[in-house]
This record gives sequence, structure tokens and C-alpha cells, in this order.
Amino acid sequence: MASRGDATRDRLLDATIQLVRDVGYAQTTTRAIAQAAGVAEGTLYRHYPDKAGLFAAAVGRQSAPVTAWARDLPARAGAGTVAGNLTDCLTRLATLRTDIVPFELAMLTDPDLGRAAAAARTAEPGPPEFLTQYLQAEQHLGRIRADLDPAKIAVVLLATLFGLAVPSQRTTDALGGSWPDITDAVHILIDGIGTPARPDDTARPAADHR
Amino acid sequence: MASRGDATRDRLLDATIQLVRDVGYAQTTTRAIAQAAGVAEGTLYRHYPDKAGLFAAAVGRQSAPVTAWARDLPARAGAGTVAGNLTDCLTRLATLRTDIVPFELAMLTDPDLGRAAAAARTAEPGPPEFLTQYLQAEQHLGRIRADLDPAKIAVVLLATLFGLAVPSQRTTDALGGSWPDITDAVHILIDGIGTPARPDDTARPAADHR
Amino acid sequence: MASRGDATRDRLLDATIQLVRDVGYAQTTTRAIAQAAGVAEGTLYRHYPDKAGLFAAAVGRQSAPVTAWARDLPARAGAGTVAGNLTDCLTRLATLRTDIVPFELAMLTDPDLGRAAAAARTAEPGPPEFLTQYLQAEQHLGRIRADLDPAKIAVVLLATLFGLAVPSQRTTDALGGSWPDITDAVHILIDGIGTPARPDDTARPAADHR
Amino acid sequence: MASRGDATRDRLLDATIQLVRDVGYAQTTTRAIAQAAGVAEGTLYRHYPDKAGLFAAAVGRQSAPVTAWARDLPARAGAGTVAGNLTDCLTRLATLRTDIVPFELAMLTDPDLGRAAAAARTAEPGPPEFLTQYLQAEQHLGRIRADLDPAKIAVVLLATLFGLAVPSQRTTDALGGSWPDITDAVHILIDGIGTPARPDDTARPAADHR
DNA sequence: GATGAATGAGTATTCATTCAT
DNA sequence: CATGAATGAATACTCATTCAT
Repeated sequence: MASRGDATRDRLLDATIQLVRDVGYAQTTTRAIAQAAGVAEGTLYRHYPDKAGLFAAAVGRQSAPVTAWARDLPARAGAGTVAGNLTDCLTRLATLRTDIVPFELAMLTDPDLGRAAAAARTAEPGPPEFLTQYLQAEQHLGRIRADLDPAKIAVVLLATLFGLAVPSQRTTDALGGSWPDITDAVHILIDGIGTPARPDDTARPAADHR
Repeated sequence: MASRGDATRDRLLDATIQLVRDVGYAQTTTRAIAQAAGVAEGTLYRHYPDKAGLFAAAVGRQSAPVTAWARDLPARAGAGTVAGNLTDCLTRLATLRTDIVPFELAMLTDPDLGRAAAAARTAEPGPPEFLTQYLQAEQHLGRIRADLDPAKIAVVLLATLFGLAVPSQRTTDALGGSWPDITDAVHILIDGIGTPARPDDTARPAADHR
Repeated sequence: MASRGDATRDRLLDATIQLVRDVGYAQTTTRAIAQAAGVAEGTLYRHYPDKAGLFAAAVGRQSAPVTAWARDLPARAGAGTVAGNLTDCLTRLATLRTDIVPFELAMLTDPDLGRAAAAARTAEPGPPEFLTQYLQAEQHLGRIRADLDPAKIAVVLLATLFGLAVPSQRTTDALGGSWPDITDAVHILIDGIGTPARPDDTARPAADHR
Repeated sequence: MASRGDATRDRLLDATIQLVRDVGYAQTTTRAIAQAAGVAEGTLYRHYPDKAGLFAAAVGRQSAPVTAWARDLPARAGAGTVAGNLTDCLTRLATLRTDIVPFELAMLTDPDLGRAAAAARTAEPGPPEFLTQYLQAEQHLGRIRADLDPAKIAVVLLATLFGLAVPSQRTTDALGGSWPDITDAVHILIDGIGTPARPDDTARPAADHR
């Protein structure tokens, strides 16, 4: 049973997310939010302690479905192919996180906002943990190299995903025409960019690459 | 012969870079910059047309040595190991770019600033182009898989580097303890995370990974 | 039913008009206006888009009663004497326009302000048009020389009025003691300063005066 | 023998007059003046105590030739026609004063500037006095109505001249197409706008027009 | 005399937040 | 619960003036 207050809260969160996505964090003022939500400026403070609190709630609401979906990830180990699973996973994360990235950038730009969001965050496991668990499971099944730390792989995967979602302007200008999609990135990460060791290689120690 | 004006310009750039790094772009006001540089607020505008111009100059000064260094990159193809070269390259980029990342974030957060910086940027080739050239050269030497687009590899490498340098708060909280260093990341990217196809594997075609 | 906002708007306009009249446009800062109006500086921007908008509104409010009064002017043609009507008209214009002159001067000094005011101005007829119509009507009644363009007469009348209201400092210093009032000026303009043609003058064509 | 300092002073005055005429007083900053004069900003203060002093000097230099010319005016009484003399006089004043009007406006807008200029002004007679003397002389010759105060006529003439030179924006918009030239204005002022008394009028009392 | 870098008080404007209605 | 007018500290930027060179 959604009360009037709940509806107002939803409208405020919708407006916030839309504005941050469309005009950027710098232009997302409380006045703009209230106007987009169709409420008075003061109303915002009836539902959230301050602007940072509203933003934290927006991030939270956006994160919830992503986290819910990621919960099933470990159970998929062994099914299909690793590449398929990761492509699926990262594609979904990318899609769902599109609206979150501007918030993450804003938090990095404005430490105060970051602190507020961190305070609002629960300690529950999220995509990073679930992805790590999935990779660990695949490692036990022999489908991921045994000499790698699953957590580190997860960080590299998520970092690459983030880096592709938030490209430095300079790189976009230079190489925007060859921008890889997630399938490309997963392919590179799964198989590596190095030429595979040939069967007659007597030894192909990791040290070769260091 | 450094004139007084040059010294002031340097002090302003130093102060800007330091403040953006330490307190974030949002708090880097013209007043704070002038104070940190030990000059009056008006002095800033004797040397730069406006705040965005100052930031663009700061980015430019930071970028110059990186670009200069990256110019030699393609010539290193074939020497040492690919992993070693890339680790060296990315380590250097990471070190040098530490101060640039906050600016890139600020540009993403504040479109106006991004526009000003883009206007000040020259069309000269930079790290993305040089890295692409290096990868292409290695590919011709047979040390990089022939089926990959060097530009896409470059983007993935730089995106990963960027993503590791600017971690989403959420991931840091979850997996900060297992944060990979650049050597780890290069290792993963060179060899891939998948278990290598063994020669006697009757069927473990690359398709498995797609 | 005057809302609180209307009262604030009025106070802002009053303060603006008073300050421009008393301390001059150059000293009429937003801070001074807000202080004189007894509101915070930011309040100004809740009611007007910017300083120029406030000034345009002030001019508009001052002009309204003048224009309303001038509307009846043409209908007075034929009644009383021309001199009486014009003296009445110009006296009234002078009185009502006392507060407008500083704004007109400010617009001439600061082109930006002039543009803003011009944008806010309606195309409706005002004193210049009504005065022209009045003069035209009197001309048809034979009380104004037939060889003069009513519009040009109106311009000369208004220019003289303006010139008397905004005297050059130099002239005031020199002849301030003999400053003519509006009755004097109208007398001069109606009858002319030249000695009237005497009946026995055989010909005294207008060309004599050129 | 013009020293270097004299040349610099001249360049500063030229630049000031040109800028005030072209871009308006509000935009005539000391920096713009120095740049237009081709000198450093600080140089201005070597020759004039402050900005107001420079402006006062500029007004003074502009006024000198006008005053010199006007000195001969009273001696012309009786020669040619009154209309011709006045048209000539006012035309010349208008031409010469074109560059002064913006300064007079600026003084009216900014009382501080006006005070500085007044302080710099000499008590010597100028155009207002000379025009008054001329009118008085013509009056004695019977070419100007005897019932008018010459000083008041002079003020009305100069006020009209000023009003025509600095038209209120509103009037220009409305009647700009019928803007009278000086000949028109003099014609109106000499002969008046009222219909002339007919010869058979036994009396042509002023009361007719009041 | 001339320079031009430095100054710092001052400007218009923004915006998160409060509070009387 | 909701409103929206009011707030005032903060911001980027300007400009007349000073002073070491």
C-alpha cells in the first residue's frame, strides 16, 4: 500500500536519477529535482535529511535490482561457458549500472557526497562478492586458471567494465572508433592477448611474461 | 630566464593540481587555489582567462611528460617481453596519471569544464595512439594474437588501468584487500583467465569461450 | 489579494527606484537594493531573472501611469488653449518622469541594460505617439502651424523636456539661476523667439529664417 | 615642444574619448584605455591622479575648441539672420559636442565622476554664456522678442540640442523616423508652433496661447 | 618616465536549506 | 504532509589602483 509519501519519494528518486543521467551531477540542483518531480523545493527535506541523503537513496534504489540479480551468479558456475556467463553478467551489470556511473563519478568528485553514500550503504554482499564467488567456483571446476586470485580477477573485470563505461575523454577522441563492446573485452580477458604457447614449448612459465 | 609571471603561473598550476588531488574538484575554488598558491584571487585571472582555462593548463602540463614518454613506446616492440613492456608502460602511465585522473573525473562530472579542456587539447597523438602502434608492431612480430584489433586491446588496457585507478567505492569496500597491482592486471590480460587449451584436448575450441 | 511575494516585489521596485534616484545607477548594487528593500540578496533573484530584469520592471512600473494618462491627450485637442494643454501635458510628464530619467540615462551609459529594457518593452503606443496625435488634431483645427510635421514637433517638445530635466552640468553651473520652468519653455516654443512679422511687411517668407 | 610625456597624455586622452564614444562609459576600463593608448596600465597614473581625473581632462580637452569658437558668437549679432546664426551655432555645437555627450551622461550616472569633473572645471565663460550674450545683443537689435529672458532662451536652446542628441530610447523607437534635424528645430524655435497672429488681429495677447 | 604583475575589495549570481503558512 | 518565499554564505570574476623593477 503506497502512501502519498511513498509516491513523493519515488518521484524524487526518479527525478534525481533522470537529471543526473541527462544533465550531469553539477547541474542537478535541488530546485531542478523538485521541479522535475513536480513537488515544492521544501518537500525534498521532508523525505530526506539533505541532498546527499537523497543521492544516497537514489544510489541504493538503483543498486538493489543489480544486487538481487547478482545473487544467482555463483550458482551458474559450470553451466554454459565461462565466456558466455561473464559476457552475460557484465552486459547486465553494464546495463543496470548505466544510471549509477554518474553517481559514482560525483562521489569521486565530491568527497562529502561519497561519505554520505558510504554511511548509507549496508554491509551486505553485492556484485563484487558474488562475482568473486562465481569465479572461485569456476576455478574449482578447472575452467579458470588456478594460479589467479578470484578476487583480483573480479576487480580487474569490474575495473575494465567501469573503465569502458567511463572513458577518459582523451581516449575516446583518439580511439573512439574502435571502442570494444563487452563481448570483445571478455574475449580478451578470457583468452589473453598473448599468443598461446605452442605444444612443443617445453616450458611456458609465467615468468616469461614478467 | 623565468620571469616573475612564469613563477606565478607555476605556483597556480601546482596549487590547482594539489588541491584537486587532495580535497576534490568540488572544493577546489578559485579562492582556495589563490590561497594555496600564495597569491591574490585576482592574480589568477591575469594568467588564465578563467577557471576552466586554468584547469585545462593544469591538465596540459601534467599530460606533456606522459605523452613525451609514450612516444618511444612503439620502438620498444620486440624487445624484452610483451608483459614486461606493458607492465612498464602501464606502471608509468599510472604513476604519471595519478594527478590527471581527478581532472578527468571532474570533466565527466562538469560538462562545461570538459568542453573547455577539449578546446585546449591539441590533435597530436598521445598514449592511446602510441600504445596502439606498439601493440600493432608486436602483433606483426607474432607476440600478440593476430585475431585481435590492436586499438581495441589498447582501449581495454587503458580502461582497466583507469578503472583500477578510479575504483568505484563499492568495489573498494568489498574487495579492497585483494586489489591487484599492475603486474597482476597485465598477467591476467596477457595470459587470460581461462585455462589454456591443452594440445591433447580433442575439442576445446575457442568457441567454448564465446 | 496581495500575496507575500507581491509585497516583496513592490519593496524591491521601490528600493530600486529610490536608490537610482538618490545615489545614482553606478552605486545601485544588488546588495544595496536588497538592503534598502529589507530582504536578502538572494530574494531578488526569486522575483527577477537578473539585475537588468529588475530594472526593466522598475521602468515598466514607472511608465504605466504616464502612458495611461497620456492616452487621453488627443481627445483634449480644441479645448482650452494649445499653450495651456501643452504646459499641462509637459508638466505632468515632467513630474511623472522624474524617476524615469535616471534609468534612461543608465540605459544610455550601459548598453546591456538598454537592451534588456528594450526587450521588456511592449510595442504599445506611449506618450510620444499620443502627443503626436494631439498635435495633429490641433493642426487640423488650425491652432498649430500647418507647415510643421507634428511628429517633429513632438520630438522637439520631448527633447526639450528631457534636456531641461537632465541638464548638462556645465549649463547648470553657468545659467542655473535663469533656469526656465515648463511654462517658460512652452511659451517660447508656441510663440517662437523671433519678433512677429509686422503687418506692413510685404513678404516675410519662411526662407528668411533659413 | 611636445615631450614624451605630452605625447603619452595625448594618446591616453585620445584612447579615452574614442572608447567612451564607441563602447560606452561602462565598458571603458582603465585596462582598455591603456591598451588602446598603447601604454601600460600603470602609466595612466603617472599622468593623472585617477580615472576620474583622466576623464575630467578628456572633457576639458574636448571642450576647449568649442569654447574658443563660441567666443566669437556675440559679435555675430545683427549679421545674417537669427535663424541662420542659431542653426550655424547649434550645428557646430552639436558636431563638436558629439564626443562630450557620453561623458556628460556618465557624469550624470556616476556622481563621483561628476564631482571630479566639476572640480577640474574653470570658472571661465563658455558656450552658455556666449549664447546668452548673443541672444541679448539680438534682442537689443529687435530681432528677438523683447519679453523673453535671453538666458532662459539659451537654456531652452541648449536643452533642446542636448535632448535631440541624447534621445530617450522610447522616443527614438516611436518617432525615430521623424527625427528633426537642427534646422527643423531652429525653425520651430524661431517662429513657434502656434499659428501666427493675423494682421487684422487688433490684439495678439499672449493670453491667447495660455 | 614606463612597465605590468599583483592586489583585494567589490560585483552579480547560485543554491542548499529553513520555516511560516 | 506540502508549499514556496526567504535566506545568506559562497562562487567566479572584474577592475581601479599600487609598486617593485
